[in-house]
Amino acid sequence: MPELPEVETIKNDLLRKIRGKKIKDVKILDPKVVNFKTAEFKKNIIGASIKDIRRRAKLLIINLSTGQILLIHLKLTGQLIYNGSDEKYARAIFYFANKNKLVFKDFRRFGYLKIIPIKNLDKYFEKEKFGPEPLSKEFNLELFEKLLKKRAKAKIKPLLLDQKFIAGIGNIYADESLFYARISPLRTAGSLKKEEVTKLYNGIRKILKLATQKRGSSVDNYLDTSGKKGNYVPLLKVYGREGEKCFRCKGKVKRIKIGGRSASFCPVCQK
DNA sequence: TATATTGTTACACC
DNA sequence: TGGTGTAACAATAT
Repeated sequence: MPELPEVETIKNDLLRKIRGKKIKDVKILDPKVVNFKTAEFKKNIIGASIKDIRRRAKLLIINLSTGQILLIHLKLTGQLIYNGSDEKYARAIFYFANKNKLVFKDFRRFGYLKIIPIKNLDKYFEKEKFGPEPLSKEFNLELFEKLLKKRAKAKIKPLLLDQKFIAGIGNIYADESLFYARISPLRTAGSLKKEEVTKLYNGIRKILKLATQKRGSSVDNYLDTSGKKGNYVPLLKVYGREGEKCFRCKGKVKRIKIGGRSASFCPVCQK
């Protein structure tokens, strides 16, 4: 599933591949994924060129030359594949010059393409209330400590998944960050000692950076815009390793449910 | 057919 | 009231 490192990788690839390109045509294969009626969506986007692409949380923000914004959320199983095949699970296809195309595939159909006027973008983010970007300068240790204090009673694992707390972390990197810091996912935010907070902070940043460098984790069906898998999976320490040996101690990786979500961790070295 | 998957949200509770 | 936790929802494969 695409989290910060995966969406960041896609954003960087798309910048190289489609920035400056003009959208010649759009095919909507599944009307559910767009926020307008098909004809209106097409009218809004055909002829526009791609001015810029950014990421906020797990959201792709594409500036169009028309002064509109195309927001893309891949949710669990969305893919954006440049010159990909348009067979299975293709939901929308953008056509550029020279027969190049960008195929939006989504096996589970939770992802979306949304066009909004640029003037509504601030309003949109106000509503989302995303927390800080974990790799930004703004997100320093002091801020992390302050935020944890504010949510002292919340369990640390669901808190890391909360996009209003920190933006961009999902199940994979939440589990991996907690393993790095040797903190049990069941702990409350307020129970963390100062040195644990520091370790968790460092873990989050280190892991997200490295995972981005490795072009993400293809644990589910994640693929980059070339249809290639990410390279972080061999570096995963707990996620997807239920029943296997902990790399750090002789414990066994366990998977439990916290707040309806699965959490993988080593009960021996994560306290 | 029941179940598992996760991000998001609606809602109940204290 | 607001923070917290739980359940429901989206769609699909197994």
